[in-house]
Amino acid sequence: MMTTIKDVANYANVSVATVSRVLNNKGYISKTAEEAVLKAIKELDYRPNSVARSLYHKTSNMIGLLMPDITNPFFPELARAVEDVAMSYGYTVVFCNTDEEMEKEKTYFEALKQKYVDGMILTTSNMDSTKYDEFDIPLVALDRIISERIPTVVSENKKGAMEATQHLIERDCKYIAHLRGPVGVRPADDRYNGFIEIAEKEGIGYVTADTQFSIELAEEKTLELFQSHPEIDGIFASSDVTAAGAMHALFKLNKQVPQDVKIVGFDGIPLGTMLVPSLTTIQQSIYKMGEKATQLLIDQIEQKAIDTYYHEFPTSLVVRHTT
Amino acid sequence: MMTTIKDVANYANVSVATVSRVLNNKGYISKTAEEAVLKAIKELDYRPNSVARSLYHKTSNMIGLLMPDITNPFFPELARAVEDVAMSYGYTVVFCNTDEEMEKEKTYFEALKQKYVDGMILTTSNMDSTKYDEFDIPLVALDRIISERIPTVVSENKKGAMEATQHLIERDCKYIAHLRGPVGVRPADDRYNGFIEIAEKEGIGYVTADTQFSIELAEEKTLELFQSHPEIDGIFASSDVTAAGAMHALFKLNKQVPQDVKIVGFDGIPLGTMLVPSLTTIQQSIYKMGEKATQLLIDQIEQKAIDTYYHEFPTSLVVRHTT
DNA sequence: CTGAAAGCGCTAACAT
DNA sequence: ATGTTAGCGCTTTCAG
Repeated sequence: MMTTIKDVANYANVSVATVSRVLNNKGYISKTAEEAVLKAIKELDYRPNSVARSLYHKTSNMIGLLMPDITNPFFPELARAVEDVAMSYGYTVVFCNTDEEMEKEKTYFEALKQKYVDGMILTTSNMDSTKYDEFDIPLVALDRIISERIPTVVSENKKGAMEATQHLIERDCKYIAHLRGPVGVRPADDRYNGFIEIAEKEGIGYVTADTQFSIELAEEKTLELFQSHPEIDGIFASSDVTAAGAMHALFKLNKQVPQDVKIVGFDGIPLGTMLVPSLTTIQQSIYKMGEKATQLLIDQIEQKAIDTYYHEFPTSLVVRHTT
Repeated sequence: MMTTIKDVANYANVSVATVSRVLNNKGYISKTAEEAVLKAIKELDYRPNSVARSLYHKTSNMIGLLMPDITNPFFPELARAVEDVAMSYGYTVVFCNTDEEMEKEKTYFEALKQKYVDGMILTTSNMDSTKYDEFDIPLVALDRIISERIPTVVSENKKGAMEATQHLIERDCKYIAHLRGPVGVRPADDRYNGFIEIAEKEGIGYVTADTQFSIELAEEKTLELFQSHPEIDGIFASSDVTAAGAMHALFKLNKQVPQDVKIVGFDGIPLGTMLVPSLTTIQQSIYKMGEKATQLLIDQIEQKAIDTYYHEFPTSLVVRHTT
């Protein structure tokens, strides 16, 4: 059976209190007592029960990671980063796919709180933003902006979008389409605004279409776009997956990339390099963002002071073969 | 502060035992008592503390998912399936990337056991297989074969590989290369054996090269292969990612796909459809396998009898544009 | 320096 | 039908 602190105490001929003390390196312990306990622990292959600890401390050494869908290729790298740093601090991560549904989000929130998770990283937010403030538990917003009271880690989305658009114009595009991401999702909105700003400033023609982060929808929308605007010669997609969808549409339409139409994506996921031609994109520091967010969360959990609440990571244009 | 069962009991003027009874629908409760308790629960917005429950029951309603690397595109869909069914049964999943390192695997195993996880799904196994039997906790092997005592869910890897090879031969390939997956990993070995069996039987020329599930390595190995065997006109890759690597190599070598060289992958991940030309592959029922594995795990946890220990899912050849 | 004992929140005998 | 109480395994006063 599982060996408990009591077993160790008996074996070492001390009280459980003493065992607890050596376990946690707290309070005075005589050299001899310590040695006896250490020996007992080893002999019995004892490992403290973390549930019991949790009950007392009201902490669990677990953090929750809420995201829309791990199946979206943007998230695995993020999740990996979170898990890596969590692990390095002795935290364990439970992961939750919300599909952007408020109900699922709520359910998870409750479930995780009951499990005393020490904090959560949110890469999705569909509840009223004030709701989050009510839950008094450390939170970090990642690739989302929820409220000023929640530490936030995002990319320079607007700047990146501006750069992408500029690049298309430099490559001589005269009529650019923007495949916009979900309306209301801040990073997608920022990219949209960046696009509009440059397009207006440079005075070129443009259209936009709403998409989700789905390849099929992107393909469909692109097809539609070309039906109404055959003059399109450049596409700025709100994500690399969307860009892949656009490329499929172009293939169907018998348009050459980059000769007839140039494309820039956004994200910098591995997919981009696998496409042929490989995708020009705005690279985000996905892994680093995940690390930073987790670090911020753990800092909160461990009551360390958080200097800055808002962290923007630079993006960079990676020119490959679609432009 | 958090409201406890005691608060509810006081508020409803009953004992904690009564509250516990209505909570768990166990034992006799009078209609009036029940109503009072229900009302108290609602008024106080009480939610039972699952850590306390865990401590008593030695269960946690959590399951662990050990996998090599969520960043490998084979795993997100699997993880999603696991999470979906876990969630539907009220379980929460903690996920762990082991990078195929035995040390990490051990660390997680210990950590999860201490948290009383109710069971684990293993899509990675690097410890001595007898080790797993020692840990007396429900286990399921997914896309891996560990021991007969552990319920197992895999694809018909050998059969799929045979079909792939046969397809290449039917498409007139005379000299086929197999990019083999990690030696010692059962599904990869099975695919290798399936390939060899058909190649021998049909008496065609072939070579093999060892790869991991990494795109870069696959590209490199393919380059090497063509240096020593320029007559290669067909490639059977052990995974779609590997196939993508091969395609990159071919692009560099100025070989046309499928005219000069035909390629078949294995897995059927979304990547395959995004490639140009899109990838012919052996499709696995990834999501279904994840579902089945989770179902098997939960059955064990809930002490339901498990009929079959070994589950093989059929694969299917999906012919796209690389052959 | 060490031990006894209370308590974290909940469940399940055992009484009543 | 309901309450009392003893744990689950651990931590932390509080005495000594």
